[in-house]
Amino acid sequence: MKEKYYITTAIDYSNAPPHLGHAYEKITADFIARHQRMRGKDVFFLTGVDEHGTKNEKASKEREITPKEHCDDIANKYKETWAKLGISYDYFIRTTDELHKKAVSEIFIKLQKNEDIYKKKYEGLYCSGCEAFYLEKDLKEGNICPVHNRKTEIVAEENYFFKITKYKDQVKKHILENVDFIKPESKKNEILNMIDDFQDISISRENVKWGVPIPNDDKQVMYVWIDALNNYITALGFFGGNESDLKKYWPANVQIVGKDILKFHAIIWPSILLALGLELPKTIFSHGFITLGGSKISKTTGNIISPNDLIEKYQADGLRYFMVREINYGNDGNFEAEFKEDKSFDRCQPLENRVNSDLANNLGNSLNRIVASILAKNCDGIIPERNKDSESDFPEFVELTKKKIEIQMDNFELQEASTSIWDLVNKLNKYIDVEAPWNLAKKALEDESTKPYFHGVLYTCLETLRIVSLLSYPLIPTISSKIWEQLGINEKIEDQTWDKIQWGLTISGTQTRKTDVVYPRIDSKLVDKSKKK
RNA sequence: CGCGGGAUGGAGCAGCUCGGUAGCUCGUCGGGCUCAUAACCCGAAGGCCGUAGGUUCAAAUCCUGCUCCCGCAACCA
Repeated sequence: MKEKYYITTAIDYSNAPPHLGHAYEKITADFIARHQRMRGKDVFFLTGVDEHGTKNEKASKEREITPKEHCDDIANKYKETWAKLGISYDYFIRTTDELHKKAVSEIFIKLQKNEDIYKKKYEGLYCSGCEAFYLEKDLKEGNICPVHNRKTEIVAEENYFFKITKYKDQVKKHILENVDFIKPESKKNEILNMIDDFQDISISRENVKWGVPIPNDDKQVMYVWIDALNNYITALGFFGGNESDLKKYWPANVQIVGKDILKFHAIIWPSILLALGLELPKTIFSHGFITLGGSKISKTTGNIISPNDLIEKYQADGLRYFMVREINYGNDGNFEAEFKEDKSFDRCQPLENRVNSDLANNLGNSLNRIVASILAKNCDGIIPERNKDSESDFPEFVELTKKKIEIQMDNFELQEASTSIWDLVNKLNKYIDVEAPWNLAKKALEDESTKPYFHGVLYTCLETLRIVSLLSYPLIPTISSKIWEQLGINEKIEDQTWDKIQWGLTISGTQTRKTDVVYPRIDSKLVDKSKKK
């Protein structure tokens, strides 16, 4: 039986269409998911949207449509963008799904029976914009909400509370005993630091209509903790009738979250799981934020680039590659973009540099040198015989690279893994230069006995390209499949498995195909150079 | 004393856990190659690793103070 691999992303709050930060998280998760699938694992990749709460209620009012219509619209926008990006999720959960709503009601009842939930009345300064209570010290003078700049009201609510204090010591112990539970490790201390001060949390709201009603109490709806966090198990059918997926996939191998919501996932979420008698996820990975021109991407301040603009200009693979290769996974990453006069997106210089250099030049061009040029001119595009004398140390290096990437991916070192792939690409370019097949070709014409060596060099190049395309497929699926096509391999690349990364599987006699370049250079650099001249 | 992250050649970053010639990508300059997408290969210049101290035979790496930037502070990834 296949080993299972369950990976989740956070579900995004759907008051606005996806921005670059959302895309970043999905790209990295997709890279991991595709990689693990290739490794032969039975992967379940979950993503989705969080749809309840006042902000969506408000957003729908502004648009003069119902909350349901608003949510449907936004959910579709997310799905569209993920489709463009090639996010290979297995299931897209919406918290408005009937199955999910039913399941969280059951979860609530179960927790209640377990005496993990109690009702408590309290009074405080409430900002309806934030949908949250504030302490006086956190407000501006005159009890003004710092986020919405308006006066908070004194509100007394009787809410349901979840007894997090009952579980937090156990969670703390788990964190201390399981080194892989919170990653990167630097975040672990941060969580341990705040866990002692954690109080029971309010899990319901009065005066909010757009939400899952509290069972047997129509006056209140569930707050995000019970509603949204549980998506990771309701998506697997927890309390959904058929729990076979839950048995199969839970606990999650990794849950990818943004650094801002790590504490909810590292403290509240495990507490809920413990209360429900479920195992805790193996790893919660906290990624950094994408900043734009040095400051935070924000829906409210409008400091946003749509991933769609970037995809249009640089293709999904360009964006995918840049974000993984340029940003150290777990740290923040900055994005410098230039805008046109009408404020629409113009270009992103660092991204252009990176994709031109790595995708178009190093990878795309090396393919072109071999397949479209030397092979076409000298062998009618047919892959020649392998020759061990011309292989240098490629077989060993490939094996080493493969092993290295496995380890890096298992440790979520995505940037390092992408670098490892390009080490092989660079090695290939060097090899082409040293062997100079264009000279070998001439020599072979004069001296027939040198032909096997020449052919062996070409074979080495082609075999390396085949392996590079497999290694890089999880990161840049479109480009990889184009390489695959040019290499004349008839099988689909998406069906390929990790064990095909083994030296010598390229079949001599295969007819290669000249097609369009796999990743065209972005023209700006070209223009710049011509200007200089 | 609210919590945390960051400060490394022109730009963007890695290295810091387990101290010991400062590394990568882009850019710049010089050379090579000429099969290729003005691509590819080689070499060079450029850094007192924010600042002031401390520990040490030895610190970008450990400790302390300071300065500047940036997030978070019960749901904006």
